[in-house]
Amino acid sequence: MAATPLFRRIDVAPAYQKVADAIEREIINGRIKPGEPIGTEQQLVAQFGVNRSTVREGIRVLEEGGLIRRDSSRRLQACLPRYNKLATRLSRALILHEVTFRELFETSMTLEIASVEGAVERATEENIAELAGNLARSADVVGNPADLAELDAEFHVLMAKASQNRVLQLAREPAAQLFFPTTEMIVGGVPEGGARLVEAHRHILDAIRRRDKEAGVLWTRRHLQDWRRGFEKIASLDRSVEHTYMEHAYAARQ
Amino acid sequence: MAATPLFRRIDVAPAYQKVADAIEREIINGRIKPGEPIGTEQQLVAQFGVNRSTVREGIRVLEEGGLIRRDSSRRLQACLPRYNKLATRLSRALILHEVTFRELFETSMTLEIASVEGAVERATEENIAELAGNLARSADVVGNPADLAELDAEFHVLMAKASQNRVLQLAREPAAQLFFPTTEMIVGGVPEGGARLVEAHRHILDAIRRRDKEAGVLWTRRHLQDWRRGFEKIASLDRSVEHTYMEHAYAARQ
DNA sequence: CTTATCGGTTTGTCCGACAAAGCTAGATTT
DNA sequence: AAATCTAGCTTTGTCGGACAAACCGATAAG
Repeated sequence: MAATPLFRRIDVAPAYQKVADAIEREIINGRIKPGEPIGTEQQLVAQFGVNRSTVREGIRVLEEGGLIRRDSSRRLQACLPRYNKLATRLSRALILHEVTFRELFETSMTLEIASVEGAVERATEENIAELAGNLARSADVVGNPADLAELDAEFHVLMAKASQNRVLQLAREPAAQLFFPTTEMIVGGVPEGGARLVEAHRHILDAIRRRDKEAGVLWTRRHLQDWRRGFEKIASLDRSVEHTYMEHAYAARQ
Repeated sequence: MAATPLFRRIDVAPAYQKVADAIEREIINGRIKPGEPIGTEQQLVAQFGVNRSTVREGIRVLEEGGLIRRDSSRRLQACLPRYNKLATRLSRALILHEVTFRELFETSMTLEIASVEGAVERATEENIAELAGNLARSADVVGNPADLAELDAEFHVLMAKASQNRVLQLAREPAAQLFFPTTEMIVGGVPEGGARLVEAHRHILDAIRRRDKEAGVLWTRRHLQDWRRGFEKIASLDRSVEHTYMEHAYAARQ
């Protein structure tokens, strides 16, 4: 151990970072509530006593972090970070780490089962109505892989929502964003794939309605295993989530 | 449905965003690999034909997103986004959404069990050695809540690592960052709390060694339920993860 | 009451500048 | 000759000022 230092460590964080931190603190500890304005750049310049360029760099940091956004008129305001935006970043991180579909599948299995269990326990009438609406639309486009894949992703989001557990909603999102874009290829590649998917959704919703946890888990498991079988016809589970898949997810998102 | 539009939607993204997107694309699709230099600000100014202020705003966006960082000499280089940094953002999002400890607990239970199952199946000798090292250190500080809490968090990170599933590692991180800071208060507030914690870790590690999934799950469940009982002595599970807890997590991180 | 117009703000971008810190390579010392 | 020092060049962080375009609010015109 070294001797007790005479001086405290000097803070050498660049000014733009300090600006970002200062604003962030006010939002995190609730002094600025979501929706409230932060002030104009000019005001921030005056308050912090730094140049506008510096303020703007700080603002970019917070904007990217999802803590502030610009409303219709581009004025700054605090906001609730949206899961989706952050989850997108995480998904990209997963891509760069070259995770495999096996990892993705295993984790999604865990999270979707937790999701359906929560939904069976706590889904409200409104949740069930949303799921039913999704199911009806799915039945209409059973022959169209692209539309069906989109509705499938939505079905699982709604299921997570029905679980009333926001932490779970958040935790499943990054994996889901990588997982579900492949649904289109799989449904398109397997005859009867679309019908099986809708059938599974129907049973899951039915289980949620009847508060039958066992059935919900069973059909969710079958549903995901269908995905897996379909996927293995196209590629190896141990292949990394390639950039090609990412581009697919990308195109769908924009 | 509207008629087919005559014109494509005109692109109005600000220049700094385009700069960020352009660099991001190069990294995501692998043309720039992690560790490779991006170039100096001056070079980017020349390549994109925009002002340096604009380039710098774009850089801040990417930096915050974790796609690029500055090395020792502050030169820009691509990098693998760190889970931790992104997870921190997500944790903050959870705070702002005022999630409850019940949600946190339920999801953590799911993820930690998945984690131990993976570890039992696939832990390497090295993983086990790391866990054993952690356990030994924990036994030494069993009377010190702060140190023990930190080692507990590490134990669970190592367990997730031992599962060899990076998606799972990532998915559990945001919840864990909110969950484990409370360990200190709980261990400190419950007599024998520290001993029970180390005991549970010992059994979990033992189960991983023996590849005994049932025992691993059992002890993980007990371990978390201990946390829950301890927590309920201090506060209600249905209370939101208050800013006070966040500040706690914050202080520990910095 | 709706529409058009006109300043005043605010943002996005640009230009130029400078101190501090890092790097490079030639000069100096041992 | 090898190690060290030094001076100069580069790069980053910050600053000040500037301007066009978009936006807001209010007033004037139909």
